[in-house]
Amino acid sequence: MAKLDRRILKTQESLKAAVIELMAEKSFDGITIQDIADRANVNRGTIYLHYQDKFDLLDKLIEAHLHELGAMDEWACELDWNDALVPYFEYFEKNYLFFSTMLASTGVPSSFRSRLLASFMKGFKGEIDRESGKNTDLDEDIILQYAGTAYVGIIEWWIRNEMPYPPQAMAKQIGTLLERTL
Amino acid sequence: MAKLDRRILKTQESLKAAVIELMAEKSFDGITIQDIADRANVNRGTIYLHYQDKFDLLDKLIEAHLHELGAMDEWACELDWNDALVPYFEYFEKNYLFFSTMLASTGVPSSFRSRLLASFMKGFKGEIDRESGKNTDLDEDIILQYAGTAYVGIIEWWIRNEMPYPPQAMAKQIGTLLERTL
DNA sequence: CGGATTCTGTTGATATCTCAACAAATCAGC
DNA sequence: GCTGATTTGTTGAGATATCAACAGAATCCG
Repeated sequence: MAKLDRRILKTQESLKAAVIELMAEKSFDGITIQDIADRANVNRGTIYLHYQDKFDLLDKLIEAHLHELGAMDEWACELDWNDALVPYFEYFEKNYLFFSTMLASTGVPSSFRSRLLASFMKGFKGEIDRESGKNTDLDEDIILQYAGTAYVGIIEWWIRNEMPYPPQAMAKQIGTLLERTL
Repeated sequence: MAKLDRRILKTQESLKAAVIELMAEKSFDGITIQDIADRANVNRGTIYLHYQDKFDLLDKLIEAHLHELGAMDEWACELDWNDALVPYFEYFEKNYLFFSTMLASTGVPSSFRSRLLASFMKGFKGEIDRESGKNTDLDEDIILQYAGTAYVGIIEWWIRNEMPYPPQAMAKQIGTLLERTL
């Protein structure tokens, strides 16, 4: 990671936060570059120093979160199933507004849901039980699709219902269920 | 007011917020320039583009609040006593952390309390009743000191006790009491 | 006390951001 | 369709912030 100038990080952070906030308020179509600049307290021209347009900004925002989740995969795959998911649910909780917006908002181009699903399935790939023999009759495709949609679905439910259980409780139970599945 | 560059405003805002936060955590003596820079997410050198040192920063911070309160004086003195104080208590509430820190923190140079008192007394000066005759036997010094310390005292109490009444309720009651006094 | 460490204030070169202005593109209503 | 208004993307000059480095104070600790 090339160390980035502090100003770059700050502007990009403000811009990303601004987009999320605005998307929670109105449709993505209705959001103008000037809106984003105002909310982020940044000159309109500055946006073009970092992004092509608002679609690029949204795309990079999503990409960053998926990348972050991907990084957690490598770090967490060594843990027990009981603890492995805790950081994920904490991450979802911390970025509540982002996930709730992306999973709910209208006018979001490039379905976030499917990208999230693909990311999870990729992460599960290395976790399928090959030793006990319980999966000998099952195709990898099917297991991954099953677990992936279940995981995305449960996250969607958790976020939409305003996180009725704490991250730890979710992590533990989903950990149990995923372990059975994979 | 010369229109200031957006970057200046942002930097100064971060720095002021950083100082307040840090003072809520430890003594002013123990706070280093680097601490402030880190908390504000600003390069250490940048601080010196705006302030002499941390004392200057604290001083300007206090000055800005007193100036803001002073500006409200002129704007509010035309209102009825019932409504006149509402903006003040809303301001105290909004800047809760600042006032609570300044009134409580140790190691604060240049007593904030006395500057606040002086500011209030100045504001009361034009509000003393000269017509009804109820104050003919009273010296101005005494009235101002009495009302000023009462006002500062009640604010201190309100802030220290985590604002047990809403700003409107405070404004109304203190308005009544001040009107009797002045 | 003396050495080591941290903190301070300043510098110069550079990167980034701001601002105002512009023309082209898009949109809204008639 | 046309007209006016808004939005977009770009430009250039200037302002501000960054970063790394420095030397001198202040502070800590054995």
